[in-house]
Amino acid sequence: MDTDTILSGLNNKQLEAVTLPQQSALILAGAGSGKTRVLTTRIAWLIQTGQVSPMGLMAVTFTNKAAKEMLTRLTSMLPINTRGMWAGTFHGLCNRLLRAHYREAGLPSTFQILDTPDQLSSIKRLMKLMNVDDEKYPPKQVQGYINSCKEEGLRAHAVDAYDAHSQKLREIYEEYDKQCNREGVADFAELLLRCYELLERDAHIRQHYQSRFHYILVDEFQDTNRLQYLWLKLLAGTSNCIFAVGDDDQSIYGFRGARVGNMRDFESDFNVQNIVKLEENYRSHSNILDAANAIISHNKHRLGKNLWTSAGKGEPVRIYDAYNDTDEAQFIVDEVNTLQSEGIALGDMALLYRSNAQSRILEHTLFSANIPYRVYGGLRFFERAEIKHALAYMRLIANANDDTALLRVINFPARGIGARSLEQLQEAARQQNCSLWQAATNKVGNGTLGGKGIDGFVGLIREMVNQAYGISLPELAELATTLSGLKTFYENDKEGEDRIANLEELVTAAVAFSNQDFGNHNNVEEDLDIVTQFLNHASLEAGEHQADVGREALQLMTVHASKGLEFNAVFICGVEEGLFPHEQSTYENNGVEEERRLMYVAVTRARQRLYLSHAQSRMLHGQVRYGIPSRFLDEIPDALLKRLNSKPAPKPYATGGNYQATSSSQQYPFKIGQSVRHAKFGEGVVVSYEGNASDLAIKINFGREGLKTLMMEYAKLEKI
DNA sequence: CGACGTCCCCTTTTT
DNA sequence: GGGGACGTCG
Repeated sequence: MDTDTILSGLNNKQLEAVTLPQQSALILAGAGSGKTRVLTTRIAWLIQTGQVSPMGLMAVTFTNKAAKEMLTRLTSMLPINTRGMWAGTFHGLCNRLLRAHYREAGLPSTFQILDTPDQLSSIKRLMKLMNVDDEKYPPKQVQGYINSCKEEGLRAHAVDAYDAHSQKLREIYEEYDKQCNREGVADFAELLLRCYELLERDAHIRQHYQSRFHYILVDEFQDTNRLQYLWLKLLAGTSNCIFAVGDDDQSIYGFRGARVGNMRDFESDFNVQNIVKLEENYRSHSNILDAANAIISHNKHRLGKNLWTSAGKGEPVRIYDAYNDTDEAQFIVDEVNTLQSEGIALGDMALLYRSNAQSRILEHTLFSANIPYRVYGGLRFFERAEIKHALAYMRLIANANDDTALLRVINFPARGIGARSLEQLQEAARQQNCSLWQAATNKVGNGTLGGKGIDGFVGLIREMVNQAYGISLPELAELATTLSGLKTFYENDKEGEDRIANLEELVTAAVAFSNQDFGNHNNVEEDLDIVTQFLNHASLEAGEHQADVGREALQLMTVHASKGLEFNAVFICGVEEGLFPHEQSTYENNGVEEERRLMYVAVTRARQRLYLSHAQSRMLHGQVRYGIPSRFLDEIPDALLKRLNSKPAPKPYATGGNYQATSSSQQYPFKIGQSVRHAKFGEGVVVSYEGNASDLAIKINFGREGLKTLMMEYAKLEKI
């Protein structure tokens, strides 16, 4: 394509962004405003006009999917080979850089990547070794602590710790890093931090990359954390420019360290002259867009932006007030059927929810109604237990000192190595300050301690290493699944059919991986064996969420998972106080603002039809909970709405469940679940009673006012 | 040593 | 309601 063709069809703002001069810029790109298009066209334009070569720029995204999408679009515009280009995720690029300079980074050439569950088990193992009370220090929290420290760019020695508790945490962090180094593994955050430290420490390497990447383009900038920002800043140096695309209103990852504040910092740190706002939306009808704008306008901390569209008003936003969660699900089923008969494809409809726990009842109802659906966000291919087992064998063949891998499979399939033998092994390793594998092999030599099973395991791994010599990657995968006994184990398991199929799929994946022209992961600087590459690929790119793609099916996912997608019709369910906004969020700083952005993301997924539903009661954690409609619903102007059941027929509160059946509700003034009004707290729902008749207290969920316990005598409640 | 039962806790998620 | 962790029994 020539330059004109590349730029054709862009609106003025998009064009302005794409053709900005060589200086750092911030593009505020609203939902559906053509963000990805601008980013890719910018790259194409820079290359086409000869301002930069494909090798002289770096493009960073958060997900592999986004990276792939970008490259696909790029190749459709320019006849260039994208292989070898530095385009990928933060983690992928850091990994690549670390592989190229593993010595300078202080890593073994075959270093493995620890994924989240692996990291957790590594931490648990360490804490046991250190004799840390896991009641006082829940491993999950320790993991969170370590990761957030790393994401702030802080090593253990640099972390503040004032009291005994935080000092202990810091100590665990320090020991954990030592353990990782000993085992030659790096967790996700470590890839970034290690890379950052390398660039900071080694002027030679830093200058090499600084003089190479004159243009750095960053997608979803609002999701960057502190460390990622520092990393970008380091690479940019004093003369390179960063083209940052993002939307502060769609920042929904604060809980994992994303700092929207990076956008403001970027503005001043990089002396940004141009903030281009892309506000024309090409996705939704205006009723939907106006609803989204109205909601988000309630947030205080915004850079400011208002989406508009030249599409018509379209349908009103529909609100359904369900009696309970089953009713809500049934309503959706009915509506989906109607929409389908009106010609909307099932695959073009999405069912969004705030938390995964909500999906069960929806799935159940859809299943009963024979509506095909697909749930996103379950276990992914490389995260499945059987696959991780097989990979662990492969990892051991590559590097037997990988304790995490060893522990995963030393007794799986069971070979008679119990807790006692394991304890002895770990003790031996601790004493000799060596890996478990080394301890195990030493033990085989001197015949100490009852290690019959361990001997067998050592023999097995050695045999595998023997047979692995000189074979191809698929053959190695095959070896890891058969010789290990995994396949036999699952063959004898009555529910092992799927697992066997997955193991076979792993071999297929290995074939596909070795056939690809290994471009994506390597370049001249790297000379990695394909096994390491494959294992990397498995950790960094865990694979598609679900297998049966292509089948026409209703799309189910959390609101988080829906970011970046769009559908003709969208159902957002569970729009209740406590659920959306989530209860937990109201305790956090600016938590509700993030929830509101989440709602904004959800609403802007819809092109033509939008449904918001809430239920008066639902099962949550095995208990019936009562909720009132979300405050976000009140934030949408009535003119945009159509209430499908303006006053829901008050159904008998005892149907379906047996709750309250035993308590003598007779003596209570209001039924559980009754909506009431209080002079000060406003509208609420009766949750329960406490105390006895003479001294009765009533517990009411007032939504945004929270849960209140009031003395019946003084409460002055009014039925609604 | 391993299978089975019981208790506890519970957002959101990518790499 | 359901998964993970732990404890007991065979």
